Amino acid sequence: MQIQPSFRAHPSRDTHAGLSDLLLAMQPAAVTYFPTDAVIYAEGDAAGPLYLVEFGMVRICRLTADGRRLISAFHTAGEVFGFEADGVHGSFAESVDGAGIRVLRPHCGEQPTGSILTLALRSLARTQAHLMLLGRRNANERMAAFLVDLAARQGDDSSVYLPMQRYDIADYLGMTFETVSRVLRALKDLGLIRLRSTNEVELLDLAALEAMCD
Amino acid sequence: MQIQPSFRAHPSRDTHAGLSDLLLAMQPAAVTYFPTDAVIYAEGDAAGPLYLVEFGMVRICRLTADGRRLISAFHTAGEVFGFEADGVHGSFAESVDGAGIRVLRPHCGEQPTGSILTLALRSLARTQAHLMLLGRRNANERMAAFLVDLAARQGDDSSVYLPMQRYDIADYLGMTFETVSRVLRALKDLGLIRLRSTNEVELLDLAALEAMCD
DNA sequence: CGACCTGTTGATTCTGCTCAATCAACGTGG
DNA sequence: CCACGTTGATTGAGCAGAATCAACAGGTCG
Repeated sequence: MQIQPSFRAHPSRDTHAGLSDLLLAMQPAAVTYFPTDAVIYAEGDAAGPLYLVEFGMVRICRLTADGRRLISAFHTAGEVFGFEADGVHGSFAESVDGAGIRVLRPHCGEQPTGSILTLALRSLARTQAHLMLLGRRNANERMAAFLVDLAARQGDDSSVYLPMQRYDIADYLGMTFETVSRVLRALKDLGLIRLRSTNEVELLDLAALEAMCD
Repeated sequence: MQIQPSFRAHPSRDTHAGLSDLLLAMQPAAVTYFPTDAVIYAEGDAAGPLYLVEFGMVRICRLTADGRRLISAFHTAGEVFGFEADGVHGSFAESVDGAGIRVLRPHCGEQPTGSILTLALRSLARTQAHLMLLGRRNANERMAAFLVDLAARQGDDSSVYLPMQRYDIADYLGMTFETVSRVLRALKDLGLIRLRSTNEVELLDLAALEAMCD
């Protein structure tokens, strides 16, 4: 948790509706650098400020009493997270690969609730799509949806970079890391992807992958 | 889809923070009665107005291309639904058992976005809790969580009324209706519940049920 | 009464988990 | 430079939980 001196503006900020309003209205703090696996906020922490990802990737996690973990979301550059209904965080946020985060502290009584609402609704829409994934799709379909979604967010429809490790993917897709390996193997055998390296996947048949997830 | 002449105010309205502000600011329309299985809005419909449940129960559904259904939420009296990130509904809403709905139409440019935000964040919190359910809990745990949640919302911690049928419960919990039957049977055999009738469950050991779901 | 719908239960199948071995990449210290 | 330990990923064997396929019971409605 140290201050990153060289601030690098992320590329897609202006493409996110509502975000520029928010940045104008909420005095943006400096960018804080969170190294791999550093905790950004913990479960039970007081909620309030929002967090803008400048670079890197963040995971939002929740644990059951007996230690099973679910990652409810990954956030990449340009996305805002940290919304809570009551004043306390029900999940915790960690840096996946070293992430730069800008904290947006609400001014007393003069937040632009309109643009916050826009972002919160987007978060809701993402979460609902993820519900469908976990509730009604099998392992292959979940992985296909994950790859297609990441590719879209990275703006490259022929290859995907996976900054997180297999265990994270498993906890995001509601399965085990062994199954993640097996499913990637299965998609490879189907000729849909190619594993350029452990964390770089080439999408050989984007149309077929998209067809697998609606 | 007919107008219910006798309007019955629901009991818990004032316990929902943000709701009274919303009702003050958004001119509430008359209550419309939706009989069992009637569609309140369809997937693809223009979004915008919000919907307040006055009585009865509503299900929010989504379908995969090949017809698998997931119910992302049930809504009871006092709850508001219909939030969408963009202008189009990604899910559809249906009456479960005959529901009275009050449509809240936004006035141009003068909605109380603050109270809408509060309600949207509550919806997000619910959805995230449901994610955990579908991603990391087995059939018994899902059912226990469902019963405990319904009991709390119905304000009775010794029995639960199930207005929906097994198929709906299955699609809410991400399983089949046969498994719903079997799981209820299993909880009964464990001495945790008693099936007073098809749609009335007595909670014999609330503490144990709560322990099953964190 | 018969047709239909909902729910329960049984038999079987199958997807994904558990347990476990192996392997590659990497860092450390002798 | 190499032996060693560690960590992440892959693969295999067997198992368990839930799905599927199927039969049947009770209730409702024409």
